[in-house]
Amino acid sequence: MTHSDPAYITTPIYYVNDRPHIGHAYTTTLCDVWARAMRFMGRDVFFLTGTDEHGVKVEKSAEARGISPQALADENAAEFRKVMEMFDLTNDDFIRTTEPRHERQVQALVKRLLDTGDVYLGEFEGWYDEGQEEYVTETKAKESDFKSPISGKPLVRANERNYYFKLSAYQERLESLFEANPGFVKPEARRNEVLGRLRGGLQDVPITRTNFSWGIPFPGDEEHVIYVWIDALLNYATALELADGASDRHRHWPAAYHVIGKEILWFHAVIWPAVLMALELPQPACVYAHSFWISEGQKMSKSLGNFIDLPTIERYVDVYGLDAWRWYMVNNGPLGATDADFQATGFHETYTTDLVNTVGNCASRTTAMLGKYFDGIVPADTGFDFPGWDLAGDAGTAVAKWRAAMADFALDDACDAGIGLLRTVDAFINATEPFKVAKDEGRRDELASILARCVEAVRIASVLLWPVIPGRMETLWPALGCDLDPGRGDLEAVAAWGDTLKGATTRKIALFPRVDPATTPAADVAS
RNA sequence: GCCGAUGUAGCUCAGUCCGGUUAGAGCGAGGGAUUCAUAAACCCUAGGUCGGAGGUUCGAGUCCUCCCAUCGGCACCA
Repeated sequence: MTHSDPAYITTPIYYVNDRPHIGHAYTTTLCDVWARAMRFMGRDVFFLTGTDEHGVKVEKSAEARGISPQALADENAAEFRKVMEMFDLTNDDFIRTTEPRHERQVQALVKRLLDTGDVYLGEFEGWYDEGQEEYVTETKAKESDFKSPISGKPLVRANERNYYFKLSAYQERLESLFEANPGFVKPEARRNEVLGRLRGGLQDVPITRTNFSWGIPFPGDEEHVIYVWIDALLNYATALELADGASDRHRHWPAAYHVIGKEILWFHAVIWPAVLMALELPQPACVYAHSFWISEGQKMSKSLGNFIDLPTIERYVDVYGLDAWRWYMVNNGPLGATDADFQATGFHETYTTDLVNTVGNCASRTTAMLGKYFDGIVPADTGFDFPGWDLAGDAGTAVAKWRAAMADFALDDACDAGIGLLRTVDAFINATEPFKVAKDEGRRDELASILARCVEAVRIASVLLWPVIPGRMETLWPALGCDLDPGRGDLEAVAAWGDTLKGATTRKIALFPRVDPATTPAADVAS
């Protein structure tokens, strides 16, 4: 409707050599929640995700399987696309680094860096593991006593000519950037980490390799391929066709949020801004680095077999529903600076406490009473006064809190705002006891006021909860007798308190079925 | 090794910056009362060496020192 204020949000592009797992689903889900919220608020959202498909690992994996790297990439990129469908993610584009649109622009942008002198040909020297065909860092070389950790053979001193990015030239400008924008890296603990390392000084970084060929050729020197990280980072720009002349997509630049996992913070918080400075492009507003999921108290690893992979996730979705999965991701996930533990029992508890006992129950008792006492027709609010209670004010406060939380990417706080309003409704019902008031024909005005306000508060809460649990909220709306469409981008108006539902026909609804613990993935874990 | 965090009730955490009556919340668990609701919401119940030791102070989860444990970062790693 008011589509004006652009909002660009990105996930990292996922490396196709990995299998999709909870980490990928998590990052993408966070972005989806935010994207939905912003669209509902009328912002002009562009939500990007995709796959990173180059690099020596992909080349080797493909070789091992006797297929081409592109075939391997195609196969695994399809797996990642499946994630998008499974979770009903609303990304506006899915970029792959092997697509011509990306390769063409990366070459153009790298050429630009070469022209400005930010990229130069230099010599790299370091410890080389001949068996593994890769360089190891000075630190790692020392750790392994200058021997290959695989073969045990001594590492050799080797060098190769590479193109370097002049990162060292951007030290001061990066420091200024961080100073001028305290929210550039979130959460704050991550920002401090980056600042600490930044103080240690910056060295130029190689951006090409010659020891493998599965990558984008360096413009004008095709023996070199562009190393994966710069290839990958530039996806944020190439998806918006920034190096491709005029395009409608340019309006979305720069990103409001680059949402990433903490392992790739350095690239996004330091190298990426420096590259953008070199390209004279505006900086993103925020790099948000979340932490990791661990599983039942243990780090996820292949040897433990505790990876929460797609089949595992599918079992949760089958039992609890997609909205429950999203709710758990957002509310119990590692949004902050510490890792979060995925626990089957915790999942069940969160589902029962928040969704069944609060969201579901509040909607249920409200619609049930409307059905029983008003034949399902929402009465007019007669303006009865309940000292100490102000649901309209509470709703306004909840909406304000929600907006602030969303702006801050505090998605869990946004959920709190929504569910908190429902808790207030519950408390209001307990205090005013409409089920007792209903027994007295002389108190119809009071009863009408209570229920009219309850259902209005439920409606507003449902709007706030929609980005996280869209499926169930879209089921609730018809039961409240309203027809909301987040696509209209008019959250402001929709979330305003009023007599919107007066005269609407409601019906009793049970949103989240109680789940028998014996039939859940938790039961499997216990056995 | 270096830098930085964290360690409080069964679980997840708040409180520690600006030290002061009987250390808090949510969830779980136990009990009670009730029925509008999906045996839901509501009320009561947790007596936990606030990681350990020492110190400063009239008084310390709250400040200082040391120790222990766990975790994160340490640049080419997606």
